[in-house]
Amino acid sequence: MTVITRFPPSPTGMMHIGNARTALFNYLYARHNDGKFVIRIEDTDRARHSDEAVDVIIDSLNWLGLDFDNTPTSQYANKDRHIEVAQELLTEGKAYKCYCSPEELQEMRDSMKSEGRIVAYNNKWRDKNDSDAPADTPYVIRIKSPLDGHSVVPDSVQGDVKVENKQLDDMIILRSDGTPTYMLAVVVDDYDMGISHVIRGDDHLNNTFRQNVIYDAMGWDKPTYAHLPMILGDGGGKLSKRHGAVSVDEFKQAGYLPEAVNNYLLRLGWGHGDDEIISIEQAIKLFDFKGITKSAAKFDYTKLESLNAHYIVEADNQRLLDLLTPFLKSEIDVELNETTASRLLNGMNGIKERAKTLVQLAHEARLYCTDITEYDDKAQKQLNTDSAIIFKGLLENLKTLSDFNHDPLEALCRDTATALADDKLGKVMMPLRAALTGTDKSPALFEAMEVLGKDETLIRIQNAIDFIEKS
RNA sequence: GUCCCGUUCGUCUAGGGGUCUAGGACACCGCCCUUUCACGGCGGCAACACGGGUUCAAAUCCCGUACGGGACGCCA
Repeated sequence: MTVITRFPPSPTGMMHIGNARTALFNYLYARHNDGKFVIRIEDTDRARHSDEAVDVIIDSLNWLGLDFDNTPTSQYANKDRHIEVAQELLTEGKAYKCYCSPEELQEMRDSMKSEGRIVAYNNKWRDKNDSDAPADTPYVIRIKSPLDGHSVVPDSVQGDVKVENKQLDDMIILRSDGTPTYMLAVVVDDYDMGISHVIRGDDHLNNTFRQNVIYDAMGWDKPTYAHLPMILGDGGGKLSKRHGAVSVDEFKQAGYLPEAVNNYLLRLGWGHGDDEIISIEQAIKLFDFKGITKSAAKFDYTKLESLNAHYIVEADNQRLLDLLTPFLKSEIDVELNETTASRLLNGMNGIKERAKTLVQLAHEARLYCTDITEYDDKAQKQLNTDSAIIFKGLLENLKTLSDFNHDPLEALCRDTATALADDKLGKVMMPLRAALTGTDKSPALFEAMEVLGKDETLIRIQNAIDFIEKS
């Protein structure tokens, strides 16, 4: 049997990170088994549908690198097929017309709730004849659920889950306007598309029993189910904007790499021994239902960050440069030219291990792509008459240095320290850091000078001297 | 209210009766490295929700309690 998994997002205008994990797991399971991974847009609710909302989801999947094997289908487009199934069930007496109004149903639920009974439809129209039907009254079609006994859903994550059938009421499969409900549509589409494994959030676990009623009524084989535990916010409630990014696009905007997001999401609810750093390729090899955790997990942004830091260091420098471009614009208002781009590329190794996100990396990149003409408070403290003397000595020595590379630069700075700063290297380097970067924290300076080059280094030192003498 | 699911360090998790004085990762603390901040290295803190069973033996199996999450729509 070929494995076919699916990701069925409803077009809400964003891709929630929890849905991203569901998509990931479906993707991994399909790839692990040489199967197919398909996308189906759950747009039976027309009010919510929009093409832009669909694009957002596709963009997110693309960004994550979760490639799918079909042209995303619209559930709405299969409407006629869903209706056909509902009609078939009706003809066979497995479904029936219910003339209750929404108001009547609401009252029914309210009273049942206040009496502490099971909140369910009371089967009022289940056994009525057509002759009892009121004229000109809209009706819905409900499917007949078993009245007694119990049902079991064998779940690959949760194990066998059992429920008494009296908990299941006769759900609506066709609305009074003749359109199919989600419950009907998923089942029919999953069946028609040959979905072998339904992997979804465990908020759907209860729905599974109801959906199985349709499978049974149609005599269809059921898919294998795997219900994933939820992802929660740090308070234990729903993960919300209050905690930080929640949509895939927001994580992208916040400067996370897709491989970090995938790795984090994978480990959130799935484990393989002590493995922590797992590439998507390895994940495809390793992924199984056995490793899925049963309990809900709280989202930890700090751990994601640390993973992101790891993947930034691993990332190819040219790719980082490309990814960084929009962040340079938005964070420090810089557009690279040939000189600064090449400098940044050369300096990338030195700065990338200092950043946890692309946002931070943009700030780290600053010293390589802007002129340094302003100094922050910490830097200004380093720029005084004492350091001016050191700068002048440094300048003289640097001018004559022909081999402007790490080791000679270090030797030169150490000599300068011996001569002018009581052999304290820090007394040379801290002011130099202020001059070269405009602040008091930076990557290692010998490398930075090498990357900046002789001309730029000398200019920055001279600028610092000018600054001191002006003030 | 009814039903379903869950509960190991702060967080993510390893663990599927003895190898657990419970392992790893992130976070945190300390030390080292060091021109700053990071990185890195080393070390430390820190958990089996509770109560009953079953068993020679339970984090692991069973039951109950508590707590948390989820579902009870002509939403998906």
